Amino acid sequence: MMHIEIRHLRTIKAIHDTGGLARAADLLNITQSALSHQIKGIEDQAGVELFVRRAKPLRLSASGLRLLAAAEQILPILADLEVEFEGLQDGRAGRLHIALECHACFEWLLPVLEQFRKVWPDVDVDIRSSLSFDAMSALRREEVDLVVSSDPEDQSEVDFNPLFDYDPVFVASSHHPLAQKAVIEAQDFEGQTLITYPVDRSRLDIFKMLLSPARVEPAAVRQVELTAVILMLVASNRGVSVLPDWVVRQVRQSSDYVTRPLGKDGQVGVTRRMFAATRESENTRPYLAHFIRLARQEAVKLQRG
Amino acid sequence: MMHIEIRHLRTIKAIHDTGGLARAADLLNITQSALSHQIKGIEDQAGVELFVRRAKPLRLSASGLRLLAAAEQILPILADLEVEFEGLQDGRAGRLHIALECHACFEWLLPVLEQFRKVWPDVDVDIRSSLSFDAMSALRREEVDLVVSSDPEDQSEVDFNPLFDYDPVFVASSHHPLAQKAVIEAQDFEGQTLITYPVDRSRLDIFKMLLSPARVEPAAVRQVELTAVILMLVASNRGVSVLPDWVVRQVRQSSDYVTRPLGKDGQVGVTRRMFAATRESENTRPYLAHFIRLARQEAVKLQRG
DNA sequence: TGTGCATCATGAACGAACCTCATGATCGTC
DNA sequence: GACGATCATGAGGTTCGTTCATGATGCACA
Repeated sequence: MMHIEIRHLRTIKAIHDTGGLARAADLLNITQSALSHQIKGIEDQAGVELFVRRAKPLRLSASGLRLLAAAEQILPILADLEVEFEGLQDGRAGRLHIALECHACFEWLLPVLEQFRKVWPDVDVDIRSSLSFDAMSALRREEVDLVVSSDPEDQSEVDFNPLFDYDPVFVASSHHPLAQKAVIEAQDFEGQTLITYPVDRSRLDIFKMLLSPARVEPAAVRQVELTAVILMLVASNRGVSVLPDWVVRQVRQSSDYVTRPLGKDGQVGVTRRMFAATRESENTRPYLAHFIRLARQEAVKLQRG
Repeated sequence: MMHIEIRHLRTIKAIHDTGGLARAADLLNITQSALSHQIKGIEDQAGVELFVRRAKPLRLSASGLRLLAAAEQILPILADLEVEFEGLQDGRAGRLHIALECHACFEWLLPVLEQFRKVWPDVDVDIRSSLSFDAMSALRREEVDLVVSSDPEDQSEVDFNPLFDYDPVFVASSHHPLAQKAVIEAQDFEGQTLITYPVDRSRLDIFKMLLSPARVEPAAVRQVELTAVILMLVASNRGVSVLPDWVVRQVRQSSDYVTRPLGKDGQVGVTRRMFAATRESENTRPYLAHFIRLARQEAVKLQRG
């Protein structure tokens, strides 16, 4: 088993490039003696003569040239790696894998990422909808780097950066009886078919804020992935839904459905706040801060419709 | 400047493969402690977190995976190199660069090499005609590995392995006056146009054996590269030549030219011996011995015509 | 053909780097 | 919440690489 090291590859290359031991030693900032010992060491390890010692400006033998070829393959790989790691060190590069607890957030996230990747080309971006895994613990395990969520859990090691406020609003066909009401409350959902995203009830605003506290159970709950499909079903009066206001605002011009504020305990409106959760240890990363800034800007646009 | 070493690459790969520090340590035959120190060292060097320490079966971080990718590129290169060097060690592989001092030797060398490369596929074969360089010193400088020559120089560090004997023979057009003589001697060349290979006189049999000792100078010396062209010129009576017997024997059936033995000091025939010169230090290499054996066999066929 | 210069080799000694041992800290799990 | 498994830490010893000083060997040029 031979024991070639990077140092040896650099040595081979240096000797070949400079055409001499002394000059190579100078290039590598070690003594000529060190190199002489070193190449003897390699030859012992490899069991092969790498140099032609007969001729005085030390020359590579056939085997030496073969080793040089390997060096010319390997050294650039390491050089590239070094450049990449430098990028990571100074915060120019990194990973931004996002988990969405908020299913509707695709709507505003994609334009944000589109802007983001222009400014941070060296950051590896990805989005995962956290339908099937626990986003917050994935964040702590460093499986993802940012979680979009409206449930700050007050965990150590995790920062919750507020992004924007929003109101979940009731959506129904304009022909639906509840369209007559100015404010929708928990009891109104009794007997209704509720259309939701396919996530656990504990992560749905409507259940968390209204139905569960009031112990109201809709007649049926139908789970649908895509926002566009939910709105389509609502418009054709196959059920009612509750969506973040900004989602509905984008398509409100349609007269097929109406939106109504939710009400609770005599109050009108159920304001929620969206957060970007990140690891405390990484809150200095410039691209994370920039992402959050971009997200807030995009949210402002959304609020305007 | 970071200081990654092969050892680190193996470590990264082992940790990833085994999925744990202790198991990796076992694989690499070092202690778990050593690995722990080592990975901390790499991280310091690279200035990058390579592992997720939060989760207990130690996992690679994004940067760690990047480093792993480099390792997966580099380690196979070294493994291949190792295999090749093993081949060199046990004599299965090597280099056989041949220098020809004997210009006509292409004729029998090519079939020899054709046989040779089937048996020794891992030996790198090349031929150089030594028109423009000193083959023997190239041999000593390890620029070539075998010299075909008929001038044993009794040098230390060089072995001269006899291949076969041959007679330089006189060749002339059948219409040439000298075709009438049974034996050709030095004086017969006076007034003739002599056609030779384009090498120095000191390496031409005819000058070395006959003309120079007898201080005879032909009327003209014309240098021609290709044996076929020499024979063509001789056949059309543009000059005479002296070639090894085997060269002429292959095409002797033509009646356009005749061959005559050379004579000197009353003796008929000027026998010469062809050698394969190799470095003494390499005379144990099996493929060299085999090459010489093949060359002798081929020579026997040539003598038979 | 010898002399001088350039180049490489060698051996001892110092120093840094690495590994091991023993033990402590932390995580995941039952 | 306790236990087992996994990783971290610190001190100490060994190995390995480098330097320094000097010797050997080509190569060029006269």
